Amino acid sequence: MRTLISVTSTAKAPYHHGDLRRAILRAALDVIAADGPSALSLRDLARRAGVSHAAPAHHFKDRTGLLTAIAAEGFELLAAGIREATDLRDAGVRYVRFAREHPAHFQVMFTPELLRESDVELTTARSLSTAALHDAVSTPTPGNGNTGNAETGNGNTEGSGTEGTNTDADSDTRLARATVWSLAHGFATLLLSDNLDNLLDGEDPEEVFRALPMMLLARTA
Amino acid sequence: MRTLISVTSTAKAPYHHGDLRRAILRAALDVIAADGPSALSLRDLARRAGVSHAAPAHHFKDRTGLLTAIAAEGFELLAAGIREATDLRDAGVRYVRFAREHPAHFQVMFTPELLRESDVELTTARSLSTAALHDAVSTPTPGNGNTGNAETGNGNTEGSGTEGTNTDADSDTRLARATVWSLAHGFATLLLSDNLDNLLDGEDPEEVFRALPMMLLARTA
DNA sequence: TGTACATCAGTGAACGCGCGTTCACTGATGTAC
DNA sequence: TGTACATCAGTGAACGCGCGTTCACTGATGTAC
Repeated sequence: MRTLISVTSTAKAPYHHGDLRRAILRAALDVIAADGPSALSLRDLARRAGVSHAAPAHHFKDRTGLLTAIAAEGFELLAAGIREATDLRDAGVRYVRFAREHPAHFQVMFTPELLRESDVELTTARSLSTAALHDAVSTPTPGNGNTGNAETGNGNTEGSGTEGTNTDADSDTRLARATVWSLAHGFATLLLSDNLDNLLDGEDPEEVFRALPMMLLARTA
Repeated sequence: MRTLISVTSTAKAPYHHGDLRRAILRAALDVIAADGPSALSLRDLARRAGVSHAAPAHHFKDRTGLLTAIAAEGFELLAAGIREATDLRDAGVRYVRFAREHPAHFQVMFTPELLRESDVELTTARSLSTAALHDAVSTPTPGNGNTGNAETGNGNTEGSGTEGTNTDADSDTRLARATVWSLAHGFATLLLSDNLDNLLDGEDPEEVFRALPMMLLARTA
């Protein structure tokens, strides 16, 4: 609980910012959304937050640390979104929605060379997303006689060192996952880079995505 | 016809490089494929080509010029690949193949903030690709009673200033285009960023892509 | 209620670096006659 | 076959810039007693 009452009449900036970490993150997201991650510099962010240039390093060790934090946050947001999906198609819709609402996060999340892959927060957040996609694939599609092979609750099967023969994920399930992920990811990426403008013709992207022939997915029982 | 015979026994570098433009391009593609476009610097490329640091500017005005040239070359290669497709699914396969064979091109082509969008070579090459995709969608799928609404030979309909009501591209065709493009683009992107490793399970990516349930596309008559 | 002290957040000067860009230049090549 | 000249390709020195990182520091806050 900080009091924000300034003592002097000329409202001088207080020594402590109050919420510098979030302010820097916000500024970073602005910059990235506008000009891409390569336009990002810690000094610039410090300037935008009205703070000395060395301050950001206090919260995020370095540039890579900042970008890694953004990616981790992004995967958490994405996982939360997918978790709320009612079925696989809806998961795709939410994937696209996430990309539109958090374009900077989205961009950073899938640009590995910007990230500290060893970061624990990043890897756990990412496997959260992976698990959410897993579960979405296993969720029965309404109006479709899907039995659903419930592998829920076993979120982190992938990436573990156990040499995998993939006994728990048969070919169909893998194909379904790859299909919906590719479709949603491609749509989102092309959308953000303005490449779908001509195909959308002014319509709501989310609606168009929903209309993409995804009925084939019901096929993957 | 340059003679490459060096006069002295110590093979000293000739004053003229011979094919500096291509040497720089090649070096640039190496760097981008390894560390992304943000790792690119003209001085570094000059070093790699064994040439003074100011030489690259002679061939590509500046960094943006170089990246724009790469993107343009990429769109030409992509268009050529898609042109050879036998049907729509094959167009998708070739799209993915292109991304695998030319990862650096692919990456640069779809990162607008790196490019000089006003560049004529870029825009014409891009519309070449767009036209190729157009035609692929219109091509009848073998074993499918598709009549095909031949709009071939009219490559550059999109992007022209005429306010479009899209009379020549009905809803189904647009959806088909968006679907195959999104699917191929997403698959390629995720593939290049190593995100499909767990789903591929060592299989040939192109074969897996071919196996993705694309039969729905036959639906778009 | 007051004092002492530890901890935290932000400062500002300094460093060294690699970069893009400019510019007058020079070496090499090709062409006209 | 030879000469003159234009053009092209690459050089190397110089410039100014913004960056990341380090470091001793100081202002503010919170806690123990």
